[in-house]
Amino acid sequence: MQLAAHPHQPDYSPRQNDVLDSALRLLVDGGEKALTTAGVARAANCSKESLYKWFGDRDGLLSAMIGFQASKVRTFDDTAETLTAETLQEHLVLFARDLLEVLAGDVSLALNRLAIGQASRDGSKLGSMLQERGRRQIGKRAGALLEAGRDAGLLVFGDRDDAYDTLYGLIVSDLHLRMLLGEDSGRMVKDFGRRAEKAVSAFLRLYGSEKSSA
Amino acid sequence: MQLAAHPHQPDYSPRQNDVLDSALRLLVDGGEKALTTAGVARAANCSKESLYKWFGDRDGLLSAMIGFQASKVRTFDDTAETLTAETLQEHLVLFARDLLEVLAGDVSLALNRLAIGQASRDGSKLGSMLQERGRRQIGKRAGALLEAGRDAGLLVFGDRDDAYDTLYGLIVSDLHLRMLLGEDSGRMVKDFGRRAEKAVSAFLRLYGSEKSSA
DNA sequence: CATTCACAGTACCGTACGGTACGGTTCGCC
DNA sequence: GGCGAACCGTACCGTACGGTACTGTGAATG
Repeated sequence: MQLAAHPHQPDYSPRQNDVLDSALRLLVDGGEKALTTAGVARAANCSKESLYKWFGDRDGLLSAMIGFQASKVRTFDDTAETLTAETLQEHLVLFARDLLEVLAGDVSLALNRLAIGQASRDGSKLGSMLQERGRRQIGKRAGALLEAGRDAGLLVFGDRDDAYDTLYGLIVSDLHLRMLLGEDSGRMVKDFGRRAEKAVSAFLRLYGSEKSSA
Repeated sequence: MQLAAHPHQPDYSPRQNDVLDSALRLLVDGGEKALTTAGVARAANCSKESLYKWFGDRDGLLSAMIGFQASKVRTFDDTAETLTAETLQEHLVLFARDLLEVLAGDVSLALNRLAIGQASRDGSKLGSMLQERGRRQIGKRAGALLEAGRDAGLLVFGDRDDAYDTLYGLIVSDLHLRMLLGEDSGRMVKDFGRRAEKAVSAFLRLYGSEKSSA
């Protein structure tokens, strides 16, 4: 696959990927406080010296973790299918559910917490990295879907980004933040389906053409 | 005013409030990392021993900071005015702008980052505190406004919380999270007005009665 | 077999932080 | 004036962490 990976994202050896995996697991069930260099080394059965050789310093390790995770989530599906009102709605609901499930994922929550914790420090770059590789990526899928809907005469909007912003807000609202703040996410996962349907329904009422409601 | 403060929120002496103020300022422009007990003591011209006597331990200090800040933002305006389509829209836009400006505030961002950073640890309570005193409080204002709109026949909705959730999502979308991740908030403050208007416009299209669009 | 390389394991160092203890000072009160 | 409470400033302690250096080991290479 490979597809000319982003130049700023160096690829790591399998061994190093294993280490990053261990570090992510450690972060997920221990929080940022548990993510010490010694802890990562112990969990991954490697030496601290190797960590520093491979990733430079702690921040380099964190960046590598984010890049690694993003590379695993790299989601794209080219739905070259011709859209009808029903299939558009189905695809939107599917997108909404996927989005909610990604946001509610253990690793996603842990990484977002990590990046937010580092956001106050200068530089840090972690926030923009998450932003770039996370939302931008999934936003492209939504953007393509929206434009396909417009091309099929099912959606009416001027600015694609505005429409996506609205869709995102209808789907997520402050759910993401509540989960980041520690609200039990397991309890609300069961409602994702209904939530996705309601959000898409509202979105279609706002941006659907009369043709789509026929 | 006083109005029987929450029993779990002890009131502090003026001196202690000053200390909390200094601590908040320190947190705002230094991030969580800068919020050390020694730093707070130095910034507030008090001794560490006093900090521990007053607030128990570091977590107690953090809780006190959140409670203190929430007590300052206690916003409620009883608009006992009779609503028309225009005044409802004005009030909603005003609410939206206020909400955006609160969320974009230095202190709000810093406290949310702090609570999110502590969310992975057990207990912690900071997240629920922020949630309770932050969103719940401002949500009551919105809820009252929505119900007043419904009573006036201008809004149509079944569940008030659902409607508020939609309104919140339309206003905020992922803006809050982006700011928490470090995206420059100053650049987008200027758009709050337009954003508020667009969100309220969409909300009224979804939940407004035909009477309100007349 | 000798050499080299990559790495684990561990000991170590400097520092920073949470929390405690203590001397000195101010202020109210009898 | 004498006394005690509150409190500041600072020194101190234990610990934990980021980062470095050193030793041992196994596997590849010649």
